Amino acid sequence: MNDDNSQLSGVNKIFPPKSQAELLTRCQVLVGKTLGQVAAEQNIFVPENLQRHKGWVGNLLEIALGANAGNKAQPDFVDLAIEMKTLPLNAQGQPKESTYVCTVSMKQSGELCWQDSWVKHKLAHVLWVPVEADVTIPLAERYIGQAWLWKPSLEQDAILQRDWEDLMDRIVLGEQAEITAKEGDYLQIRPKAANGKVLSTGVSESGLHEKINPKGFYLRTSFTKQLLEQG
DNA sequence: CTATGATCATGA
DNA sequence: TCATGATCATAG
Repeated sequence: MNDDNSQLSGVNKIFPPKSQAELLTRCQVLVGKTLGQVAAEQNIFVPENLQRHKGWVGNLLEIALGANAGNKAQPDFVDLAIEMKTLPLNAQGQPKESTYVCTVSMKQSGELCWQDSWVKHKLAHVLWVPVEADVTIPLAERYIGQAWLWKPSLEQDAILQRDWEDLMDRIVLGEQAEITAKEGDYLQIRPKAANGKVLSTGVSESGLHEKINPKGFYLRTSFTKQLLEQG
């Protein structure tokens, strides 16, 4: 997505994995490699830093693993119904940032329920790929860790559902503009836009449309830290 | 603008 | 110090 990588690589990768096992095998090959090595294999240019290339790592790994994604509103591995997410690690080997899940629905939510929600579907089956993200390590020298597949446990799903329902209730009440990132145990809602001037259509309590800053669902780092310890 | 991929940067 | 709020790039 970022950068002008006009060349496609020769190695494997353009092909999506045919099975879960094949996907994990590809992940295994990446373990212990640096981003620079993988980028070289794909003939992808490594930027100096991520300041203006925030999605670079995720994009690189999608290519390396053969995600048949593009920019579709689909799981990264469509046939396997698996979503890939990188997990940036700090110098202590713990998650450094929260994880973006999806945009908060800007529609009159009506009777949308958890089982049918975007968040539920996105998190149904996730391939987490830990990657060093300490800013003192040059981007090309950061190592890729052991990826693992995750499905929410009953307990995790219950808490995610509760968070989601609490937040959605407020959105239905027309309070989306008032929601802050402090709410939610596992899920939180934060701004998600190119900048603060971007506005989208929200709905107020009376059903009136109003322009608000777009927001998105994120998984707190405290939650992904648990996943890392369990995975 | 909304979707994809996230990290940056500042206030508390 | 670190979470919240803000921001960056690209495709359709």
